[in-house]
Amino acid sequence: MSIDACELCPVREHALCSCLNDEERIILSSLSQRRRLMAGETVMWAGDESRICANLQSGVLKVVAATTDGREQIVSLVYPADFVGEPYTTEIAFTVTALSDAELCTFPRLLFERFLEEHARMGNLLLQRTLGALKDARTRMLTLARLSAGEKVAGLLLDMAVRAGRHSYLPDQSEPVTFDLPMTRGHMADVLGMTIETVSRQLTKLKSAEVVVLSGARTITIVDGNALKKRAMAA
Amino acid sequence: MSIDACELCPVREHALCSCLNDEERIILSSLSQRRRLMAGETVMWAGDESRICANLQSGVLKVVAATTDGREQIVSLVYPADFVGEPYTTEIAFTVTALSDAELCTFPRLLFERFLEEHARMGNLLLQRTLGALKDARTRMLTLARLSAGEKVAGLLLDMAVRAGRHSYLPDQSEPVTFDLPMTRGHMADVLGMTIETVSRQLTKLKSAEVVVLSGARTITIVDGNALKKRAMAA
DNA sequence: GAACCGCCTTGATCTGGATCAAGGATCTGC
DNA sequence: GCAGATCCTTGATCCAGATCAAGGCGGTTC
Repeated sequence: MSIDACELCPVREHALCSCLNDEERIILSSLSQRRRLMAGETVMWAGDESRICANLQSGVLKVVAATTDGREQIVSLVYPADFVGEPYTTEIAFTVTALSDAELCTFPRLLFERFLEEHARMGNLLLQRTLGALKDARTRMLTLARLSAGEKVAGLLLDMAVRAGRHSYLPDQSEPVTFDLPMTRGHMADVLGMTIETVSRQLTKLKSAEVVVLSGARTITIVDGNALKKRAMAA
Repeated sequence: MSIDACELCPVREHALCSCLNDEERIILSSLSQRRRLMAGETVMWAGDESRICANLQSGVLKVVAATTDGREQIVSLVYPADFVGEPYTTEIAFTVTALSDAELCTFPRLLFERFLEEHARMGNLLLQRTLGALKDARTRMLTLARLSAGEKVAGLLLDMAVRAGRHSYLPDQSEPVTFDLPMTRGHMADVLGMTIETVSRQLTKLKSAEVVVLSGARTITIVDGNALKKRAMAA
């Protein structure tokens, strides 16, 4: 363990700790433990005791809500620099699993909470991020409950285009954009609250309508962004 | 305006400001403005500038997400002592409307944010409440996306029983419990992401199965709490 | 007490998406 | 480059819940 373990951190400019000065950051770093995950590995299980919080350094995680009889819903996707975990909670409510290989910078929950309380700027930043996550969750409630399958898929493709293009996919883009879908049909279905078959059929429909081109199952080109937006249409 | 306007506040022991000492509370109070709402009146409109935050003193509010073409989803219900508003946001994302007559203690957003930053204990409390709201929203995402109509209605009845009974409706209650439904069939449908007709039919089904007794449209007795729980079943 | 209005129930019908079923494409390891 | 495992597509059928339609309560107003 080097004196300053954050030196090489790929997300040091964007994670929660980016608001700290060197001195504070070194204190926080002394509480941290790096953890490497394989794709498919689970970070925390619903029902377990809430023991850690973490910043994601690389990879993508899913946060899953499930019924006792096994129906599942992905309630959030976690990207690098995002915060994961359930502070101020004793029992984990949602299972968190790696979709790809991933790296985490973890903290024991109680120490993390104490640190938050003693470093108000970071507490405030986490508040802002949590408010953002809440807005996202509520927006997705509308999607899940009221949009049609076609609207859901079109909206997800637009979201993924924005993320894939590092925010270069502007709202009124009219140039074709090509990127790789970052998830399987199954994950899309889990995010959108539908089945694999319906996702697939909607993609086929977009292809037939020449709104997108699919080159193999995972590479997509959005040919007519405006048409896609028209099909997404949620506020 | 009295020297200490909080004296008579019905939620002073439970709202965010309950963590403040007298001195701090008086400062916050000096920023506040009381607002009285009629049932049906809207507090803030999606799309407007985010100008105020507030604590609810009495009544019940709904927070609504809507598509551009008018489909709506209630994403949250706000009860006395709860916080309302969208701090750290310039544009309101969700319309907030009173379901009953209501009273608010409002603050200009920017002053409220500054106060939060200068009073870390309250900032931390708002963080905890926001984390709770996030958990609630994510749980409801599972409900909206994966539960059947029967499961949704049973679950909502249980939630309402807990709230109506001031937390006296224990998880393993086996005594009948009677209370008034705090909302119309239409609001239940908006909360659960379904139609009025389906809510009504599910209630009729519960009545036929002698799980509940309906005395008039608004008074309900849960006769067989365990059967109701079996029908709700989400984790 | 008649007319009205908002809320609720019930019935008949329709339909979007789930479910069931059968391959076809891609990728992996050897 | 072949065997096996995933992942994806497409077709056929089914069904839960939406939609369309028609009254039935209670309350309130005058």
